[in-house]
Amino acid sequence: MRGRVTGTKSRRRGAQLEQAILDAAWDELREVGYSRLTIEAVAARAGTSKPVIYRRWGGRAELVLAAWARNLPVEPEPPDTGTLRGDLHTLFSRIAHRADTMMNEMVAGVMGEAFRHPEVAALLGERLANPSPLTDTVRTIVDNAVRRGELPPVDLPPRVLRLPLDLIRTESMTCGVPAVDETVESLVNDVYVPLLHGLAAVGDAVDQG
Amino acid sequence: MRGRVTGTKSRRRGAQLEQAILDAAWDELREVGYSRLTIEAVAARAGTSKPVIYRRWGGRAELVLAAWARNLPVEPEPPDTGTLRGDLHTLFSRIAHRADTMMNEMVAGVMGEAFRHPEVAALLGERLANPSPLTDTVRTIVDNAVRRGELPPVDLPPRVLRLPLDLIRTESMTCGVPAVDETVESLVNDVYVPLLHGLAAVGDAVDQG
DNA sequence: GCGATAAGAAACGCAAAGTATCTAAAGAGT
DNA sequence: ACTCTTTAGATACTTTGCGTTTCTTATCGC
Repeated sequence: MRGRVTGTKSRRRGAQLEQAILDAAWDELREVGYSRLTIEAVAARAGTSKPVIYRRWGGRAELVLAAWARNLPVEPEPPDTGTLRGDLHTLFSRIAHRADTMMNEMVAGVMGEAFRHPEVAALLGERLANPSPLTDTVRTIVDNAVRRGELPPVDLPPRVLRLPLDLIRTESMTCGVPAVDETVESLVNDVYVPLLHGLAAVGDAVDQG
Repeated sequence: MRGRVTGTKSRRRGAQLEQAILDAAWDELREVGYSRLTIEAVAARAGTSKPVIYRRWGGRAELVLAAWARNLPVEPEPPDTGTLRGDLHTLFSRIAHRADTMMNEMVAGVMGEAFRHPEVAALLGERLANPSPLTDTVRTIVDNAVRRGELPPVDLPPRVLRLPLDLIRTESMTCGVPAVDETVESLVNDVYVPLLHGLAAVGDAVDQG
């Protein structure tokens, strides 16, 4: 309970109010999605009013990015199935599950606004491109495979570390539905595993040359 | 000249009118981008009125997809630089050049609407996922590399054929700017070439096993 | 308790969506 | 050439949401 007593008008301020608004935005996002999310609805849901929101954020995109930042998923332990393929399958499935419809609609929507608002583009790029717990997981999975001897030692460029998320996002954004298991299978077998072997082979050649 | 005499009210119909509207939509798209494109502006630009547009298309996304379909770029001859890397670099640069800001903003915008309108999702998926002149070019480049002995014979899954476009689009949509040469370099060297070698190696193993 | 700050309510002007109504022009059929 | 059907184009309307302004008053720091 945040309010005091029914009938009493209590007024939240500062961090408490901000959190209430971001919670409301996040709930709204989950319920109606980005494209139907309105500032007015968020304000109503948070029990506040539009100016309060506009005093803090520049618009929908920034508000949603802020709400997203407070609701980042907790990265689970890296999978350890005993095979590279198995670990990657688990990883890709996790990403696909996490990057569900709402998430992708949000990313698409924010992207759309990012083209007109450089500051939004900056925030979004930061969120998507930076090293994250996810890229650490990718690294761990590959390291484990190397340790087991499934792969030669291989150096992973940042872009390759980001690729799992990018691949899943692309799939699910162009299809409009979360990636199905068959898709995950294909991304692992047709793209990511061959890529890792290819990178390892190149590393080999350099080592030997 | 489409009109008759100045002052005379001529009325276009059918295909002629439709083309005028799609041209107007395309011009508008290039000038103000997807997010600022309004049906009213397109109608005004085409010298017609909103109801005429709504009679034909369901909304912005569908109108824009139709305009896009009439303005598909002509796929140039596959590059032939003599090396796989060179050809891929040329190809990726071409894609990056073509997939400029306007194009990506459009894709992002249409994607955003696709989540709510299944028919838009279908049209968009069709446009992005189908075999295209571009995938033919990828195949040709790889075939040439195989013929030169740069690569073992390799079978390319559809997803791999689409990957160049997906990679460029991802880059330029998350950064909000067209991919720079350095990015192209990295996509070719860090991702696509290793992937091709990895796929070829797998094919080898299967052939030999 | 006093004054500064900022929350919340209400209303505004604006833009654009999408719809409805009406007219008259184009084209088809006789 | 005349009629009839279709539909382009004009206009205006309702709705929705944006982003802003104004005003009151609750809350906090002192």
